[in-house]
Amino acid sequence: MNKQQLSRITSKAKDICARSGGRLTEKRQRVLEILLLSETPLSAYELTDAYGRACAESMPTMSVYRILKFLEDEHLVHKLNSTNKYVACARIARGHVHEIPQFLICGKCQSAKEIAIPTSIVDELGKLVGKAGYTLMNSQLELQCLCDQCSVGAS
Amino acid sequence: MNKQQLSRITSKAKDICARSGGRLTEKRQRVLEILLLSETPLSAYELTDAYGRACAESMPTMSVYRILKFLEDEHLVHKLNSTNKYVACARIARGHVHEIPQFLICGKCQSAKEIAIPTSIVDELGKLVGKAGYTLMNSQLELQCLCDQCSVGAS
DNA sequence: AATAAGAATGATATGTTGTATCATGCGCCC
DNA sequence: GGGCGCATGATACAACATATCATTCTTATT
Repeated sequence: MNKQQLSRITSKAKDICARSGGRLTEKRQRVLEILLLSETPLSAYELTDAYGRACAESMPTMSVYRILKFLEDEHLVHKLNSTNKYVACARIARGHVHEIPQFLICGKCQSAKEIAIPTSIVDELGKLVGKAGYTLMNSQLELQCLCDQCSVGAS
Repeated sequence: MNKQQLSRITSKAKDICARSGGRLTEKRQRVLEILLLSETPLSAYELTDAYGRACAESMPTMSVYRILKFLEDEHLVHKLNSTNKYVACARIARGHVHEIPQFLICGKCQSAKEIAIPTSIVDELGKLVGKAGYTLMNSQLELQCLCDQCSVGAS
């Protein structure tokens, strides 16, 4: 991601926050930027470290959690439950229609890709769930995968 | 679950362990039984408490974790990553062909149901994942749902 | 500009989940 | 019954997360 893309996204993020009455402060923006630039999802503590390195001035972990919560509430960041790590939303710049995000997580390099799952599959899942006596709510799927690069490397 | 069902399952569990060279000791069996009898998934610490209550003698949490690991390795117990809780495998008594388990988790009463997902859906998911440049590995899905009882109650 | 209200952040403590490591107990086999 | 190996206990600590009160920064109003 280059600088121009980054500033386009953060500017969009500011709009999104403003629309809901929130403010994308400098610290919040920095946290978001670190996630946007990271190759892999980061834990709250890794983010704390990264913030310290990037900003010369450190931030208490408590604040990182608070900022992550804010960013999650604005749908700018998602949490991966299977790994307790956080990723920037991949759709901030593209209309930011926040459906339930779904993730492919590479078990080797830890990269995570946010994808959309077609309605057809969701519908099928919904039927299946219905037969089992449950009703499907919004489900963030986290699929354990290997990315193509890691597949090649391992061959 | 009545006593007869329970003893049938634990006896099957003993066979499974024996076949892989492990032993279903009394403590391991008790932990498994607590999970089998629980309406909802339990955390390791909840299990520690339940053990203390059920057995009049307490067990260090460390041992609970070790026992859970043993039971997981034997596919007698599954861990729900989205909630950090543990459930007994629903298939111990039925041949115990352990495919990847999939779970429906009720967001209201926390009940969890283990289901099988048809190959067709898994194949579709696999294709989708392939298009995104990833290869689907074994994925335990945990779908956020409402169970029928809770749906009724909420209406 | 002074000030008051509310939002954002800092500091500190603590709760929850999980692992590492060394010591002890217990069963089994020769 | 002595020794080997597995199972368990005890202790410490790491990683993840929340609660709470204090402080600082924004912003609106005068």
